[in-house]
Amino acid sequence: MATRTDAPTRREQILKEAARLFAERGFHGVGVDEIGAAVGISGPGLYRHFAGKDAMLAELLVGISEQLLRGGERRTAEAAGSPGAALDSLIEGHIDFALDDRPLITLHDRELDRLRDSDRKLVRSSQRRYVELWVSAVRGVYPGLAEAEARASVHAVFGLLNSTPHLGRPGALPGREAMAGLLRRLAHGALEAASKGDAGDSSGSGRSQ
Amino acid sequence: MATRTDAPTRREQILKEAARLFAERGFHGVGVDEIGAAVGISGPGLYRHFAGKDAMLAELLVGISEQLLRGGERRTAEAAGSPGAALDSLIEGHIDFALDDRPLITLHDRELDRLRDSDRKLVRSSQRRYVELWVSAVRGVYPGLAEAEARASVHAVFGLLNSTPHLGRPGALPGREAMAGLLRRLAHGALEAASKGDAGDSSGSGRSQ
DNA sequence: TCCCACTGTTAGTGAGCGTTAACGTATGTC
DNA sequence: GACATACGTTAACGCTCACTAACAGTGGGA
Repeated sequence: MATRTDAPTRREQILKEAARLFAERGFHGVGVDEIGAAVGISGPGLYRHFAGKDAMLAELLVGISEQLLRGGERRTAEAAGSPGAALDSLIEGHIDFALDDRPLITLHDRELDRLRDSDRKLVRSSQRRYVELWVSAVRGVYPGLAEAEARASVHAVFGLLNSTPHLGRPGALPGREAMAGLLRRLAHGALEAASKGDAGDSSGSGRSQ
Repeated sequence: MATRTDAPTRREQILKEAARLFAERGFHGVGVDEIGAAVGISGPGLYRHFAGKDAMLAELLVGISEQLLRGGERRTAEAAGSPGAALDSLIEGHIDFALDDRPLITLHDRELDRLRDSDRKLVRSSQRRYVELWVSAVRGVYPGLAEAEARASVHAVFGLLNSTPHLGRPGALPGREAMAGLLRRLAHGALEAASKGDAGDSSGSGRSQ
């Protein structure tokens, strides 16, 4: 992860602002003029850098999903042999992503179907492989968990970790480090609980009721 | 809960199909002609039943948020005096909602900003009160949890429970009752874990790392 | 100096789409 | 029978908006 010091190129500026705007008001809710205005040029000037509005979305979504997958692969490779460490690292990486790239998270599961078939297939493929990474890690730690339940649990934990964009003002919530710690506890607790009481007992899972 | 036996009115048919289409392709991604076709009439015939496309979305979102809030209020009232029972019942109700009304869930946090100011205020108000219901219940069961963390945890659990729409085909996942049980365990486990290790320890929360 | 690639501008075009207008028909009521 | 109401239809309007055309300034390399 080479930390870059050079100034962002125009393409990158555009992608960043487009991501923010798309996340705020949806793909169809944002006009090219607004995206242009956000980077100081106006409207059709964007077409010097991208083939069209669709191309920006495609590049964003493909980029996110591939980056997420590569990060996951790297982390599981580093933790090879220790399922616990792999799962911890996956959770850690996903928390970083959720806290640092809120707009991208939102886009990721909101505007996927706007893509051309080929791009959507690309994104879906990366997503699927990322999920499988998680499912393997989870089942490595909790071998008792059936595959379907592990997969559903992984999706649920994604929903849990990706919940930060829904917290309105970033004031009334814990600071970044506290938030990361809380999400870590929530995710571990959820998975731990999923692995218990797995024997078809679908009535009172917890305390009372 | 009066189970209705009479046929759904045309308005209700339209709302149901509109909800499904909006959830699938987004508010702007669906044309009025498609909505009309989905109920067997064509395009502008919808205007005999609704003032416009916006009005359909507004009625949907206001309806969902108010229904959710009323259900929560009823459940906490029924469980008055027992914080544990209240939280259990809230979780149960939200799971039912998530499993039975997937399209509405999706709409609920995706298309809110398309609404007129007055309607959006209505929805936001219901949402806020619903969250506060949960925060009170959570803090009743786990008094050690600070308010900001309880609120963040509640949002996270919403994300967890609302994750079912993201599961592609409804075939590769557990059946309805198994899924409900799994979500119950996940939610309880997450909140339980949030309440522990609350003393600013933001490093190793769980097992290894 | 000439050239050309790069990056931007404004004006215009064409398609999509929400909405309205004008009109037709069945049903129940006086 | 006359009439109002409810519920549809098709045709057309007008606005928004992505995209293109035509044009212009800037800067580096031969």
